[in-house]
Amino acid sequence: MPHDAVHTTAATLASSRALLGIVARSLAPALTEVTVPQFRVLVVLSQSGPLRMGDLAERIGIHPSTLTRTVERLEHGGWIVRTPVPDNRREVRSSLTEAGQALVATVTERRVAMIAEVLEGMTTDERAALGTGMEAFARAAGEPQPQDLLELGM
Amino acid sequence: MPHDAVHTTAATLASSRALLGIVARSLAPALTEVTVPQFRVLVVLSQSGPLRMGDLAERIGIHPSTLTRTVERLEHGGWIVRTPVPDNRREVRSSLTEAGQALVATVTERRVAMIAEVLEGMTTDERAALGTGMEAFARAAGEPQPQDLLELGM
DNA sequence: CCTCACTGTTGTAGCGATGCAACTATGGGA
DNA sequence: TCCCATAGTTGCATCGCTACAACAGTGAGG
Repeated sequence: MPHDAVHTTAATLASSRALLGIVARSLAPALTEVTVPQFRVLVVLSQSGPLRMGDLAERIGIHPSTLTRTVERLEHGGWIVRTPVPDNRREVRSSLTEAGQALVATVTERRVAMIAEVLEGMTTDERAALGTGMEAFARAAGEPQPQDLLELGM
Repeated sequence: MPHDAVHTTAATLASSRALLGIVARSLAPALTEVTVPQFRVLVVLSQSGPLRMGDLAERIGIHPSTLTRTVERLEHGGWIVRTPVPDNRREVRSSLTEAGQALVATVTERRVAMIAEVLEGMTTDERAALGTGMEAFARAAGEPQPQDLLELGM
């Protein structure tokens, strides 16, 4: 391992804790409304748009029967609607209500605001360095597998 | 908000997803052994050392009776031991077994290794920039409140 | 010594997540 | 038309987390 990497690894580990704190705090208000697995469903739908029950279950990696119950609760809470698919009376499509979209959106917005606030506590030079470094890091790390994030309910 | 901050915020948001992926993947193997709330107990004990049941429950923010059951499961799994406190036959002290310490340690080690691996995919200049930026970010963000991280089981 | 506060556990209850098996309804192909 | 695969739901069972109430044992002060 290159010499400078040791130092950077330590700094990154420390920052990862800070970022986790931000993620957690941005998520917390939503978790008074829905559970983590439920929020996971909302996130998937917000990324992919309306999905058939089977596809949604597969995407999340849970049993279809489990999804049925979870979607039931989300629908009852007004976060999701299930609509029959035209031309196929077997399939059912789940999609976010406005409330569901808003719930996911507020979490992201809150997260962006929190990050921006931290950046304001840094100097211009530090921000520039972080921008360069973060960009490279995101590129080198690649997008996380959706399956990975399920552990954390993202 | 300063102009450069907009760009940096976006890069940070992207990196936060990547870091979350790393956190999740480093955690995943441990989650085949214990649940998230159980792992949370192990982490707290690894940070603070042995604790009385009441203090542990308070630190985590759960009801003492809930903690009793959770610790029961952890003890049954060999991750924790409960020992009576000398000079006070009411109190009970929970502490990690070697297996418990190892479980927490491997998660951290795996996380460090994953970060180091990503850094290897970056240039020396990028690493230097990230090191500077991450250090400043961690400082500006401060340590997350333990309560915040509970949401994610950290 | 006696009462009272403290410590932890146990009894009880509810909720959500999860999966398997069985079922209903539907669609497609022979 | 008839059979079979597909889509989703429902019945059933289990597990873990959670809290509240009640309890037993213990420590401390009057």
